[in-house]
Amino acid sequence: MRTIRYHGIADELRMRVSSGAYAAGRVLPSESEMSAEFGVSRVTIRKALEILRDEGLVDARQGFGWFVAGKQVRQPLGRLATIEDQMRDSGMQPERRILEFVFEKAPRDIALVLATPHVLRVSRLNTADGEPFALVTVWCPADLAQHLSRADVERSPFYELLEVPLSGASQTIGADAANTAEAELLHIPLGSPVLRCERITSTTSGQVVLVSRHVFPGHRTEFVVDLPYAQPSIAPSGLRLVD
Amino acid sequence: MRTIRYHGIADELRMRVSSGAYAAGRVLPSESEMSAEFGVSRVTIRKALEILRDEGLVDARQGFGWFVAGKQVRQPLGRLATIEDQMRDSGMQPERRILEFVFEKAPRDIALVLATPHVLRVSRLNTADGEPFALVTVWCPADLAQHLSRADVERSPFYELLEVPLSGASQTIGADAANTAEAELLHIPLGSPVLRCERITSTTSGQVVLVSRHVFPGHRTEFVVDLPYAQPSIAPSGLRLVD
DNA sequence: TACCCACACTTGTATTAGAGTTGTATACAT
DNA sequence: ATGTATACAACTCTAATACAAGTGTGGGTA
Repeated sequence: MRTIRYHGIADELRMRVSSGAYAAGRVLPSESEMSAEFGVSRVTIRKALEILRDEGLVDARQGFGWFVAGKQVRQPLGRLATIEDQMRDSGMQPERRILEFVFEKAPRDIALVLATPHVLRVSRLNTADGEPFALVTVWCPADLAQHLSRADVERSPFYELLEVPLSGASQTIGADAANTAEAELLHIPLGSPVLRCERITSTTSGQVVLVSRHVFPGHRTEFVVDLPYAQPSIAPSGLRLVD
Repeated sequence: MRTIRYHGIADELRMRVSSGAYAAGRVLPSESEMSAEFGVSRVTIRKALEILRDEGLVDARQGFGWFVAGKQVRQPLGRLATIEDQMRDSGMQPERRILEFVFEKAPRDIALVLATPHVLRVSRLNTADGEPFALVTVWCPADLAQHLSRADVERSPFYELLEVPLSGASQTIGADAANTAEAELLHIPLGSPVLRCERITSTTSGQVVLVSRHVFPGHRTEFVVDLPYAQPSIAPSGLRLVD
C-alpha cells in the first residue's frame, strides 16, 4: 500500500501549528522553504497546507504568505460591524420592528441614571429571516431625541442617530427565564432561558445618554468576549462578534 | 519563520506607547526620525503606525504629527470582572470546593483545542458565604500541570498557578437551563436559567493552555463588561447566533 | 500691537521599482 | 492517482522619491 506523502506532511504541520510552534498572527515559512525542508515539491506542500486551510487552522493571502488562522488581532476594529451587518453578509435578512415609540415619564431607576424624568422610550424586535432574536428597549433623554422619528429608529441604529460623541459603555449580562410577553414576542416557551443585558452608554463628557435593555433567546444567541490579559494595549477589546 | 517587519515595529511601538514612554502630552517622533531609528523606510513606519491607529492607541494630524490618543487606559478596562472578583470586592469570602482532580484522556473537542490528548481536569464548586454560585470545569494540558496538586487548585486560581505568560482569553456567554447535576450542586430547581460560559485562555506565544466551562445560576449572577472607547459600531455586536 | 508671509517641518498620497510570495495551469514521471 | 518540474500571473512588502497640504514659528511691515 502506497502512503500519501502530503497526508503525513499535513499531520506534521498541523502539529506545529496547534502546538504553537508557529505563533498566531505571524507567518509560516514560505511554500518554497517548506518544500526544501521536506524534500518535496511545492505542489505537494500546497496540498498539505490546503488540507489545513479546509480545517480552518491556517489561511493564506496571495503575495503575503500562510499564517495561523483565528485570533487575528491585526485588523479588527476598522471592520467591526453590527450584528445586523454580519447577518446581512452571511445572507440573512435582519429587520427591526418598532413596537413602541413614545415620549413619556421614565421609571425611577431609568430617570436616575439618565438624570432626567422626560425620556423617549423605544421598544423594538430584531429578527433574522423572520425569526426574532432580540427584544430591545432603549431609553434616551427627551431633549436629545426631539428630532427623531419612528421611521428614523426603524431605519438606523440608535447610536448613529444621536448627535453627540459617544465614549463608552458599561454592560451587564445575566441569565433569566422568559416572562409571558417576552416568550410570545420571541417565539419561545414561557420560562425558557434568556440572556438579559443592560447597557449604559455615555458621551465623551461623561453624561449618560442611553440606557438599553436587551433580551436574547438563549437557544440561538451567545456572547463572545475577548479578555486582554497582559496587554491592555491591544484592547480594541470589549465585545466582539466572531464566527 | 518569517516575520513581517512592520508587525514587529508595531509591537515595539505599542509597547512604548502603552508603557508611557511617549505619553508626554505631545507626540511621537516624526515618521522620518523613526524610519532612521529603525532603519526602514517611511512607508514601513507608517504601516506600523496605522495598525496602532486602527487599535485606537495613537492618532495623527497632518502637518502636526503622531500623538498618543486620548484616554489612555492604564489598567485594562475592557477586562471582564468575574463573579469571583465582584464577590471578593463586596467583602464576601469565596471558597472553592474541589469535586474532581484527575489526569485523564480529554474529550475530543477539548483535545482538539488544547492540541493534546492528556489533560488535567479539575471540577470545582465556588461558594460565597456557603451558597454555591459557580460550577467550573477546567482542562489543562497534562505536561503543564504535572507540578500541581489538589491543594494548589483549591487555594489559588488556575491562571496564577501556570508558569507560562498568559496573553488573553476568548469567552462565550450563553443562557441555558440547568440540568440535573447542575441543579443539585448549585441548589437551584431543575431547568432554571443559568449562564453557561466557555473560556479559552492562551499564552503570549498563542498556545492554548486552558479551557474552562462555567455554569452560574441566573438568579444571583451577572457579568459586567466595560467598553472603554466603544465605537458605536461595536455596541450592538458581541452577540452571535448559534444553531 | 496687529497682521501677513515666507520658511521649515510635518503628515497624506502617489508612483516607480525590485524581490518575494501565493494562485494557477501545463507537461511529464512514477 | 500521486508526485515533480516549470512557467507565469497577481499580489504584498519594502525602498526610494516626489509632491500636495496642513501646522507652527519667526520676522517683516503697517
